[in-house]
Amino acid sequence: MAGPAEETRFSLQKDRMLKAAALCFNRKGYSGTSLKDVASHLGLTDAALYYYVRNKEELVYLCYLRAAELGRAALDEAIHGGGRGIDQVRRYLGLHAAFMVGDPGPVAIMSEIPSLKADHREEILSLSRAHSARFERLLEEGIDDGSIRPCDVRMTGNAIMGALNWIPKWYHGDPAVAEQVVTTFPDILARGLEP
Amino acid sequence: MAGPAEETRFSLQKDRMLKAAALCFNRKGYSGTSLKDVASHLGLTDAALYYYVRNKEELVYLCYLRAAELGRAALDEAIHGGGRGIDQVRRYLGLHAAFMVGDPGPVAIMSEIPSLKADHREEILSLSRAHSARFERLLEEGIDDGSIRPCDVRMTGNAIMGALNWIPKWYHGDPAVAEQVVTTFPDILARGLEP
DNA sequence: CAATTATTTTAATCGTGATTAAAATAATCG
DNA sequence: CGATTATTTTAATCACGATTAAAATAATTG
Repeated sequence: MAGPAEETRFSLQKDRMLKAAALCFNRKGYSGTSLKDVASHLGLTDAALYYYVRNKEELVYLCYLRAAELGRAALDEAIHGGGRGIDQVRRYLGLHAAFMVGDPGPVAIMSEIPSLKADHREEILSLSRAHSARFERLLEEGIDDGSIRPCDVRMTGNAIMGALNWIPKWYHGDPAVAEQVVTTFPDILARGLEP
Repeated sequence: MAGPAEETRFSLQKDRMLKAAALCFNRKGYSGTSLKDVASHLGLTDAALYYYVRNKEELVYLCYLRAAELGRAALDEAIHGGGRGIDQVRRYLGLHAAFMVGDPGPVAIMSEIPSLKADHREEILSLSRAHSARFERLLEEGIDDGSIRPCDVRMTGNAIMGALNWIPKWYHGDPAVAEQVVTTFPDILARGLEP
């Protein structure tokens, strides 16, 4: 689900490009990274990127789409596993933390929403809101089944998402640290939820 | 401690300028905001900013300095209040959350570290590391005095700082929400620390 | 008020980076 | 191999934003 749809050379290159772009955007922000930056990660020239993408804005847009897709998949999988609310939350936290430090690369670019075109921005914001809402619903389920202490689910969700989204700011690729993140984060974030 | 050193007209204007800049940087990132953006918040022309600051880089640098100062002051005050480790942590969380949504404006600009000049970058990173270290030490004190469950203080600190630093991404000035943040965040973040 | 200082604007310059079109190279297919 | 398609580069263009210097305006001080 995280990879390209078909294994054509084109889609593989485009996928590499998105990873490189996400990496750069995370490091220097949207306007801070030039297309030359991204291209040099691939051993290409800046103009070559236009073969894969209409313009720079589309590049961020696709990065966001990829991030949203990964987040959704993590939540899907966590929910699919069943169990009490708290169990599903824990599973989700582990999966989300895993892809933040994992192979797909640092995919969750730091909020560059204002850089998006109006329609793309609406789409991404809508996906983001939907994701938050699903997560909050999970918290509510946990509250209902008694596995989670009653709380302000909106604020709790904001706090947890913040902790996850901030990871790219201090994680710089050390695999030992990646391991640490995946093993400790779910517990650090979920323990406060229990009754 | 958060305001200008002297109440001269110059320093007051400069202070307004830093708030406006922090606001813009939070919204659109360093390279995404033009000096014209910042200036228009003050009813000025872009060139006027150069009367207060050497260049754009110095503007971010000062924003970071201000953020570091506020963070340090919050930690100072929290520690000064005494009590068990967990009590000091809770107090700090409240103070930090308060200035993130409070009068000083959204001061903690989102990591634009790479935009800084080498020497400024080193200084800010050093301040940031020192702050994290002090917070981790607080956690350790709590572990020692039994008020905090033993945990990976590095990862726990990262998670908590992430939740706090992410606030400007979803908080947009609604005073009711500000109230909510200040009252709920300390508990949301601290509850998971207790034994 | 006159003189001096503080602040802001106007009007350049200057480089950078996105974008495009045309040309060159690589890959594939008969 | 020759032809066609896919990919990348080279070489422009073009706008925008940082920066500066000189001129204008506002504030203050004697």
